[in-house]
Amino acid sequence: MSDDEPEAMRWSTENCTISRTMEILGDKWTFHVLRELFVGVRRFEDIRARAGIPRQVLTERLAGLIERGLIRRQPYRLPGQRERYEYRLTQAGLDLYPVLVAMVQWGDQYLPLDDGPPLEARHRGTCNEHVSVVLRCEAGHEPTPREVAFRPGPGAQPRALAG
Amino acid sequence: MSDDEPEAMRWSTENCTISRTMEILGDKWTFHVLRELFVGVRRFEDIRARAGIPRQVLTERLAGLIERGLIRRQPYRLPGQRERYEYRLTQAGLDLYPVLVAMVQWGDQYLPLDDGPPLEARHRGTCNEHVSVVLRCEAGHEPTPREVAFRPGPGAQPRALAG
DNA sequence: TTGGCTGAGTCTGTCAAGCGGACTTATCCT
DNA sequence: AGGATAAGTCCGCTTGACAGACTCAGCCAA
Repeated sequence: MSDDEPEAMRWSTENCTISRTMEILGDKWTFHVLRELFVGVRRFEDIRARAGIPRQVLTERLAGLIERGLIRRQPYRLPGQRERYEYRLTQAGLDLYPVLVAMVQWGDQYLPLDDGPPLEARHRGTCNEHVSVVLRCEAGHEPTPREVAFRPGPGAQPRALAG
Repeated sequence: MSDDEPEAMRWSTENCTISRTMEILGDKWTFHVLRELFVGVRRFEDIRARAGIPRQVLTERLAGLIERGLIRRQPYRLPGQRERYEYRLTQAGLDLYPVLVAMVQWGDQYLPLDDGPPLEARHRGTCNEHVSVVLRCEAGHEPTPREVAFRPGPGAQPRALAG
């Protein structure tokens, strides 16, 4: 192989963080479920109806998210009704906020609607300003996407098969 | 319906930015492809081999990403070989950096490996420091996930069906 | 000039997953 | 007792993923 092949070709994708994260997040229904939880919709029927998920798929996705620790199942009881369950984000789930905000930010830029964004992230409480994500390096710079590069880290494994 | 139902239930998900973004990004293979492009792997065979994607699926995903404007197909020619094509991120694709960085950041925190992260985002050039994403509001605060809320924006549509 | 190599696909059959719609269960209210 | 409702389970059809074989185009070596 010639020398101009990208450095990344020498590293395994086996343990890649993006892959492992996608094992959890990696399908559209999971993201739909997370969106509902992030906007405060927590009950099975409400999630199903709003997101348009087949019930069976919703059941399966909720179970997966619980198993991975992103959400928990919690009993609730409306006055005069029997106990039921709702789903809530754990800290691990909440910490996906930057991912969701980054996606909304990208979508608002590249798939804009005439009427403006249908969903906005805001700083709760008195501030109430619009929240976005920014890239920042440890030296305090805020690089543009072109100034950022993914590199193999300490946990990178060489690839088994020759390139 | 009782009054404690979340505000979000009154709004449609039809035009939701997350949904529309997930129409493009929303499956694991698409993310695998993007990862390869972000780390600099650009050729069909290289992407296929590293990401372990079935060829047909790769063909289909690349076509989709081109159609959506996230990548472009560009000819290249190695010395003594015929012209072939490689795939490169457009500006729209590059602007997904915050999404990918946010995912890596989450994965490194919640799915850590013994040896440390296999992939790191760094500020290119002389700086070379580690890059992360932060949430920031327009007043300059950097809220924690719990201090952020998604709210209906100007483009929010009321829901067609009653609650 | 023929034959082989390689990158970038296409084709084919199998099998798992998604899907809509009907059905179930448990508890509350009237 | 009868009806309502949230949260599922069950069923059959269809779509998509998948592995593996095949194709095609241009370059190289003999």
